[in-house]
Amino acid sequence: MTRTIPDHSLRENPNDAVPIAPVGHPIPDIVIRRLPIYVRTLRSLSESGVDSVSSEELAEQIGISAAQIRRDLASFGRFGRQGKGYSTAEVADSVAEILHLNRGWDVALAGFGNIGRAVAHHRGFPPTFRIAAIFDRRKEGREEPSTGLHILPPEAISAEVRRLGIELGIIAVPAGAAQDVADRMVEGGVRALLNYAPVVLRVPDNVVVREVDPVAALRSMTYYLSPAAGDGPDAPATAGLRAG
Amino acid sequence: MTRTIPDHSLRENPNDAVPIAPVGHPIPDIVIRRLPIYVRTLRSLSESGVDSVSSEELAEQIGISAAQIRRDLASFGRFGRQGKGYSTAEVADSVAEILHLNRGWDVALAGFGNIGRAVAHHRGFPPTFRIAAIFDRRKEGREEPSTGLHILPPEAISAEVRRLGIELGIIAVPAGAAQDVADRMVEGGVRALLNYAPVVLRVPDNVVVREVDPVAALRSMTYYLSPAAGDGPDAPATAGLRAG
DNA sequence: TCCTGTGAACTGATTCACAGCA
DNA sequence: TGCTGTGAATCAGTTCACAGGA
Repeated sequence: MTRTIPDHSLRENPNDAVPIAPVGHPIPDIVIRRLPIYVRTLRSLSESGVDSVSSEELAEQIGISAAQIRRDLASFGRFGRQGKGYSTAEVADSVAEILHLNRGWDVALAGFGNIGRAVAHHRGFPPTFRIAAIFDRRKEGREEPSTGLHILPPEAISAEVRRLGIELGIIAVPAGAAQDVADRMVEGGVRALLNYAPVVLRVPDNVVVREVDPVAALRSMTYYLSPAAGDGPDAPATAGLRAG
Repeated sequence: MTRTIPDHSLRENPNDAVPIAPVGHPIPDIVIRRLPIYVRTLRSLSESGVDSVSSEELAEQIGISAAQIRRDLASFGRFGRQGKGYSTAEVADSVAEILHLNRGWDVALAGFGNIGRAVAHHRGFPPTFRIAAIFDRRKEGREEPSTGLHILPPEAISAEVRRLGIELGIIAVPAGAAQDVADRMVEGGVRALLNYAPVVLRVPDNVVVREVDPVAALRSMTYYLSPAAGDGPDAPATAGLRAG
């Protein structure tokens, strides 16, 4: 019944992660993942008083090629003005709308340890995202000070999430509890999960998952660093270096 | 002098992120990013008493195709035994060694707000990663309780990082301060950055950056959800839906 | 017989290069 | 003239399919 949809950006063709079969040809997930960067950058430019940018200037700023930016944006319509560029404010708004960011989103948070608390107090979530329910086995019954939310036990996830009509969940529980919590959220109607736990979640095809895994990120970067402490810079192992 | 190396998994060909030109043909960064998942999964299997797995079983568990796993591992040598599979413990160790995880890594942390504190107290970092220096403009002079580290001002980053020989940095400062902090770390010799700030950092070619951006992840997932609050499930916009 | 390692085929994303609009 | 939008070419990563070792 459940099939793995790993994301953690490991697949080259993350179209698997596209949960709903859309009409027409679907936009690849990799493009969708770039859209928030466009919104953020265009808004920032707009707020700095820059009204218009060329794909070239934007590329310079974001570190993506100009052609790719043009293609990404063009896949949703004609946003640019030839000879002129893109209107920062207008395109930011349009892309935000494509991402359904022109409405508020209630979010369910499971896990209120170090990570969960940092998430709950994160300044970057509002106004679009609002923690509307918190679950934690060990802190059950307590109250989250700033919001006054009562912390509920994991058993309550499914019903509470359904009651509130929540579609977005954040998993910040230990690895061993993550799959259970994910199942409960999905059962309650959640269709998108942000996963901080270091496990690959198995969810139905119509649920999207994104992994946030700083430890894995660190562990992959050390590949490019010195093999031994005190060593100077050194090239990493390649195909020429046989490990067997 | 500095060129943008965005990562945040936005590029299809993140070879740009490979900082050091290796001999032989280089392993694509996307493969490197999968290696920690192999290590984690194989270790977990090994600890559960499973001594051997086929690529098929591993694939089932990780949600990646068996062929891809075989190819990834084979690019570093012959790890498998034909007719038998892979030895969980042995391959976990070998891959960990390829990633240079068979040594400890000192890490510099910039920013001691919500995120920085959560990072400092994160259980998943040790024993491989150890926060060895903390910087924060506003908490300068204070002491981090659990480690006893004195919090230093950003101006001290470059010298302190160099003094300690630190190659890994974590940026958990507000967006506006991130680039300055990144520059100071790089100046001090840091060659890999984990960036929690919502900005694309500009770093020299020989520095790797990985982005951790939960807000961007949420903002991209809402694409697949209901356009308006209270709406039922709905297909996302496609090429057929012209936004212009 | 089982399962790895790997050429070859394929799929999908990025870049090139330019027609065409303002 | 400047810059978008987009076919065509290119490049990279994934999957197929199978030879061959244990």
